[in-house]
Amino acid sequence: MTIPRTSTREHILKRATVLFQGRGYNGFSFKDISTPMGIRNAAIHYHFSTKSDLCSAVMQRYRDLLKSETADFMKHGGSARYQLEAYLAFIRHEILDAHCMCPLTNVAVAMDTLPDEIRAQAVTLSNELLAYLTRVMELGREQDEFQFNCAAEQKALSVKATLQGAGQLARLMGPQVVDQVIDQIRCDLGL
Amino acid sequence: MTIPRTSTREHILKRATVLFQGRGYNGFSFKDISTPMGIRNAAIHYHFSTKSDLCSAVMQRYRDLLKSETADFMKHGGSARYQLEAYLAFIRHEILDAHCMCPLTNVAVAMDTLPDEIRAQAVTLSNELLAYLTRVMELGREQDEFQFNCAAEQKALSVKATLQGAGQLARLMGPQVVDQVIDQIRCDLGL
DNA sequence: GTCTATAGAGGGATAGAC
DNA sequence: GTCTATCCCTCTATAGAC
Repeated sequence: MTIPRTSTREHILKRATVLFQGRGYNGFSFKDISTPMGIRNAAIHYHFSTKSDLCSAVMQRYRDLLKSETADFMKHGGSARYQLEAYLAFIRHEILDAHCMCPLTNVAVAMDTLPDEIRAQAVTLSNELLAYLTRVMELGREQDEFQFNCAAEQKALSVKATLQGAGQLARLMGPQVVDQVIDQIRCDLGL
Repeated sequence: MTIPRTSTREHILKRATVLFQGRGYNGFSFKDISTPMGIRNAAIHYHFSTKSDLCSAVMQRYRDLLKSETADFMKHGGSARYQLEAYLAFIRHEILDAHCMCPLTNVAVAMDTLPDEIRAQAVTLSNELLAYLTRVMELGREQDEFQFNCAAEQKALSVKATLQGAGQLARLMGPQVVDQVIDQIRCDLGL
């Protein structure tokens, strides 16, 4: 009946994820994690020595999640349309159900106030994200599923930027924003 | 030889604008304003009773700026293309020269941690911004300058979201992102 | 592995002198 | 209109008991 000792660590990480992606690095404190969990701040420091360490682990976790999700997407036949829709569904879920922003948003906003470690994670994540979307765009054009007349990198960048913005505007203008923006992305790809 | 007494207030407001739009509400303190100005925190409190008041004034200022800028844009002949380009140039300048985000980004990210006053200003600003862009899109379609087959509101929303995202990705991936994304916006309007 | 206790810094805000 | 001085709070982080 013993609870596995990774449980607390995982629980901390999950709450930190929601808080970091929901409010940004400077928008939450250890208390926001410890109090709801019924533990003390010192317990968090046992698992993660600093706030920077904790948030770095959150970023790493997001990168791992993205890696496994996109690998999953690619298993399903290789249709670019499928891979695009799967990614859009992932983002849509993050915004509407988890009320989370993409971590890139939170890092970019507070860039100048953050530890180097966090910034480095964000740069790596942005490269990984863009590399994935660029491949999807290339594939979509090769397969004549998507229509656009510019570099695939540029189209991928534009799609990612649009989704980042959707997460923000949804908080201010309401959840319907997300589906409208996603619909427009499809539209601009000739879908 | 007396310096007008609005000078300090204006100076505070200008620095607060850069800090708020550059780091977010939770990413700067009164010290970041007072120390470079060579004054004390108490002097700031004389002009703005709380941090919420100060940032609310920053939002109001941005709304006023936007109002006068867009009114200016409309004086120049009424071409939708001109009005779009003028707005894009304004945003481009904010991101690349002033290193500032649109205040909507900063509010959206820390939404749950902000005073009601700031949130209300952000909602109003988002409505004003979208109303302007929607008018430009409608005009552009009427004049056969822009091509898109969805509601003008949706296209405006998508353009705004894309620009919000561009500001973030530029910080992580470099300034060239802004021009690539802006180019893609034109492209997706058939320009 | 979690606790209590506390250090030590920094935050916003106020009172009262000048 | 700006200052000094101070209050009170919150924050991250550490030491040492259990």
